Order: sequence, then C-alpha cells, then structure tokens
Amino acid sequence: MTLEDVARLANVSTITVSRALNHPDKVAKSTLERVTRAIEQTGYVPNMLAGGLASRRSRLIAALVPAMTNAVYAETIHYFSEALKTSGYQVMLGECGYTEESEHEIVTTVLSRRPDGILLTGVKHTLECRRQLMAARIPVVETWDLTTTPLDVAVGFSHERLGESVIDHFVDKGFTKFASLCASDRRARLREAVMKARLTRRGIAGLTFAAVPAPTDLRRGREGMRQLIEQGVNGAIVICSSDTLAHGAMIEAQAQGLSIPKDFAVFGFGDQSFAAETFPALSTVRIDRPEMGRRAAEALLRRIDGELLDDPVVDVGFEIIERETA
Amino acid sequence: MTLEDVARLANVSTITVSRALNHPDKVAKSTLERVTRAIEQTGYVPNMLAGGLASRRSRLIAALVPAMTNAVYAETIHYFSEALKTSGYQVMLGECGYTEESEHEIVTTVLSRRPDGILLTGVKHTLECRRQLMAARIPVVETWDLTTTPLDVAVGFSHERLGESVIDHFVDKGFTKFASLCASDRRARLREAVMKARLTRRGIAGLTFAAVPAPTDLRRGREGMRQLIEQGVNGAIVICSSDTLAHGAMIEAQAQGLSIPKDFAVFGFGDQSFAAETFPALSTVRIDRPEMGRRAAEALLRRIDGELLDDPVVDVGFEIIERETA
DNA sequence: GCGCTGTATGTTAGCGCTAACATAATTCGG
DNA sequence: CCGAATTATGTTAGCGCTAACATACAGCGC
Repeated sequence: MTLEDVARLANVSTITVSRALNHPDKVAKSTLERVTRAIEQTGYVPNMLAGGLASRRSRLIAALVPAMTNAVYAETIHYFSEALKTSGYQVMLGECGYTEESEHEIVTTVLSRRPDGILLTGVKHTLECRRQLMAARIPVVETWDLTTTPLDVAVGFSHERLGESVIDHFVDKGFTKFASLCASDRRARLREAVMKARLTRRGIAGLTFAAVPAPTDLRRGREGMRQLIEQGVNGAIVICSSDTLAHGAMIEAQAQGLSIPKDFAVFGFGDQSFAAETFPALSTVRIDRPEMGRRAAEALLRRIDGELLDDPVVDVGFEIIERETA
Repeated sequence: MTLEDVARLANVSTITVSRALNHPDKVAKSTLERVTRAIEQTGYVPNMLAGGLASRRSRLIAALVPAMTNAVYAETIHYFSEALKTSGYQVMLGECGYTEESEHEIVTTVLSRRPDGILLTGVKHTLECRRQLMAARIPVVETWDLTTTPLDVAVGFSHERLGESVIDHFVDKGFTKFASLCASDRRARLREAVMKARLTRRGIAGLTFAAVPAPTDLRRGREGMRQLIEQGVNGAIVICSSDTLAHGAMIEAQAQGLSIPKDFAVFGFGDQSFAAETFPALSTVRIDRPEMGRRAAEALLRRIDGELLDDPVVDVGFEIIERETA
C-alpha cells in the first residue's frame, strides 16, 4: 500500500494525499474527506523512510542514556518522550553505557538513522564524538549536567553546587562524621570529590569511602554499607550516590540489627518515587526528572525549529528533602 | 556526505562503496582498502533511511512494552537488544501502556518506520491491531505470555500454570490463609483468578484481595498491605503480583511493627535483582528475563530470515524461589 | 587460440515520498 | 465582467541508496 494506491482510489494526485496527511489545512474539505476515506479503506500506513528521505526530516529523535534499566534515566526519557509526542516525533532509545567510548559507538549508529535531534546524558564525550555531532549539524541536548561549553544546549544541574550544598547542610546541622557510598559513575564521582573538598574547607578531617561499580542496585548498597561498617564509622552520615544505594545501605544496617538514623544517618540522591516509602523514609536530594525531561524536549524542539535560544544552558536545580534518615 | 562523495574519492562507482559496506567479501581487497580509507577521510555516515527504502530492509526492530520505567520490561528489552546487536539490528522502544487500545495506536506509528520485526508484550491485542500486523507481513514475537494462537511466534510462560503451581506449593506446605495483592494488569489479574480457582479446588475457602493500580511501586505495595492488614488477615501469606509490591508490603508490615514471616508471609513475582537483597530475603517466582529476551531475539531473527519455526511457541517456564519471607 | 567459468565492477532503474515550481479554479473589488 | 489575488491541485525532479541485470577481465583446460 503506497500513497499512489490511496491517490488512485481518492481520484487525486499523490501530492494531494501527502498534503492531506501533513498539511491538512492546505487541502479543500471535500477532498480531505475523500482522501481520509480512501486511507481508511486501504489501511494505508505511511512510509516514513521514504518521507524522511524526501523531506530530510525523519521525525525521529534519538535519546542516549547509560542504561535503560536505571529507573532514573528511564523516567527522564519517559517524560521527554511524552513531551515530544504531541509534536509528532518518535524517540529512539539507545544505551550508551558508562564510558565515553561506547557512547561514541552508539552515536555513529544512531546518526545513520538521520534523527532530527539527539539527547545525550552527561556533557563529557570523546573529541571524535563531538566532531561527528557537529558535522551532522543536528540539534543536541545534553542532560543531567551543566557546562559552559555545551555542544548545543544543556539541561541539568550543577553537581558541584549540589555537593557543596549537601555538605554545608549537614555540617550546619552539626554532623561531624561523614561517609560516602559512591558508584563508579563519572557524575557521582564528581559530586564525591566536591564533597570531600568542601568538608576540608569546613574544617572536617575525613571522609570514609566505599566504592561500588555502576549500575547501582540494592546489593551494591548492602555491599558498600558492609564496607563502611567494617571501617567502623558508626554514627556517621552515609551519603549515597543514588537512592537505590541508600536503600540498600538501610537494609544492610537493619539486617545487622542497627537502627537508622540512630546508629547511622543515611542520605540518598535523586528522590526516586520509592524514597518517601522506605522505612524510615529516606532523606535525599530531589532532582526534578519530569521537569528535566520536559525542558530538554522543549529546548530541543525549539532548536529543531531553527530557533536560537538566548540561554543554551538550563539549570533545573535540586532540592534537599529532609525525611527521617538524616 | 553521501556514497557518491566516497565513491569519487575512492575512484569507484557508488555501488562498489555500497558493497564494501554491506557485503565486503564481494569486493577485492585492494578496492576495499581504498574505500575504507575514503570513508574515514570523509567521515561518511550511511543514510539508513535511503538504504532501508531501497532494500526494503530497515534493520530496525520495534519493541513495545507497557512502560519502560518498569524494570522488569526494561530488563527484558535490554537483553533482547543485546542479542540483536551483533546482527546489525537496532531496537526502537515504544511504550504501549496497559491497554490494548493504546497498544494499537503505537503499533500504527511504529509500522510507519517499516521495522523488520516487532516485539510485543502480551498476547492480547485489538482485532484491528492484529489485522494491521498481519497486513504488514512482518515477523512478530509476543512475549511474557503464551497462547495457542500466536500472531507469529510467542516466547513466554503460562500464567495459568504459574498460578496453580504457586497455590499448590503453599497449600502443600500447610498454609491455609491466603491474600492477594494484585496490580490492575491483565496478566497479573489472570494469575490471581487462576489462584483463586485453585484454592477452591484445594478446599480452601477464601482469598482476601487488595487491588492497586498499575504500574507498581513501593507506595502501592504499602497501600495494598494496609488494606490487607485492615481486613485482618494476620498470619496469611500475601501473594503479590510483583516483587516491588511485595517489597512495599514488607516495608509496611515492618513500619507497623509486624514481623515477617511471623505475622505475615510474603511472596513476590519476577525475582528481580533486589529480591535476594531485601531483609528478610524475598521468596518469589523467578522469570528468566535474560533468557526470555534472548529467545525472543533468536526467534525473531529466524523469522526475519524467512525460516519457519517448527515450534512457534517457546515456554521459558518459571521457578519458585524459596527465601525467607514465605 | 577458443569457449568456459568465476570474480570484480559498473549501469540502470527504481524504492515511496515531498519540495518547488506550475497550473487551474475560485473569489472579489471596481 | 475584467484582471489580480487567492486558493486548490498537479507535474517534475530528486532525496541516497540498492537489486538486478550487464559487462569486463583473468585464469584455465584443451
């Protein structure tokens, strides 16, 4: 079934059918009706490979996240797709792993589909990857971080400011013993480094570390917490690089008969939906993922429409949420 | 940058470049080298819209799941994509929601990209959707369920047998008080119905219900558990339609000062990675999602290659995992 | 040398659609 | 009722690639 079949049935030329589908306001009402009926009768489904080739608009947007099994990214993309749906774009999801090299690999494959725009996670990419994206001349939105030199636009928050705020918050509250349970993720590591520096600045000597591989899950959280308990940091506040890690840490503490927040305070990152529902409820820092997804979609759409944004860097901020664990 | 640019630089015709990329064994070694160099020099990225149009193979496979934020589906698709990667297919993920109608809508959009195959979740689709898929004449793999009448091939397990096995298992172990914490998901409901029937058959009178909306999260689990506690089913085994619900139920019980499995036994579904890491460790029924993803990929690839499978229905089974909660 | 095979490359004609321009039909002021 | 403006439709060419069919050329036995 092609446009031509529909056109023949409706007794018009193919371009009229094309217009009926893409610019219905440019077709007379009676014609539009005839065409619509013909489309229904034939069960015609447009071929967007052909359409994309001819118009040089694929109506496809690629979104690359480290892992789709990571709820935090899945959610961002969910809201991102949602926001794009009304404008007729489809999202093609890709997993780019936790290294720049694997990201570049995926970018190449994805570019062969000629997306009208790309969403990337993070602002660090290989030089070659940056070059390729520039050469492709398509709008790019980088998310989950900020930079003064975005490829095109960036929508995220400052991990530096976040790390400092968290430390200031807890030092001001009188905490003196700090531990970090951190996954091997570039942005998590950055926050950790900033926190360590800030602690020193605030006159607090040490930060006890527990490192676990990304991606994070309850097991890693329990593992990390075991490490910390062995290091004897009783009474410390355990700052985790994700809510999942924090939840795992809580479970491990409970399993060892420790009480939270009495024996350990625990602090998460992300404010995932489950954070408010753990027992005790997890204190964490909220990242507004729906907002980030939506703002990324909005910025990308405007860039696709050729608009030049007066501020290519959108800071969606963060918010410290005090619940019961810290 | 097009094939022609590369061809000119390598001093060959465009078709030779095309062959160098798609059938390198059909090109002389010296030519292949020249072409490869030219591709590197120009930074050429193939246009798969054009390629797909010309060859009638998009090298795209669509995968539709109810929600990508649901870890269980995200994982299935992750393994599915992984298994397809080596054969040069890209996966286009779509969210089809929890109703047949929204699924049909997405199927139509997705078909316009002319995928070489489609993965669907579940075996229930609107009549119109089935028609459209048949008309498109592309291989389809239905997952997460079985049927005697697959659209094409199905890879999953029997929810009926699962429900019966679970009941038999716990009745045999001496449980007499049963409760169901079930999300409004077609397959979850099916299992629940089967379990209820089986209980009657085994001479056990009642099954106390708590229903929560899909998708499931800790909050729903806590909510449902509150319902059950109010209904006074102390001492019952709470059979949950997902591990997440089960985890939520455990948290609620603990928050109310109840002990698991003493006051309540809890049983999950899925054996997600966190199930072994809750405290106490969650008993559940394992669904081998990596296996399901891989088998789905394998079956679909064989169908794409035109093979006729002698058994179009693949049962990946399930396994009851006894841990500490039941 | 002949025809035969097999390998390496090229030519031609589309895939199904839309941009850009061309033409036809309608409206409308004067 | 004319010509200009406006609206509705059609014609043509081409997007970038590949299938299918040439063609060219080397190697080989006789």
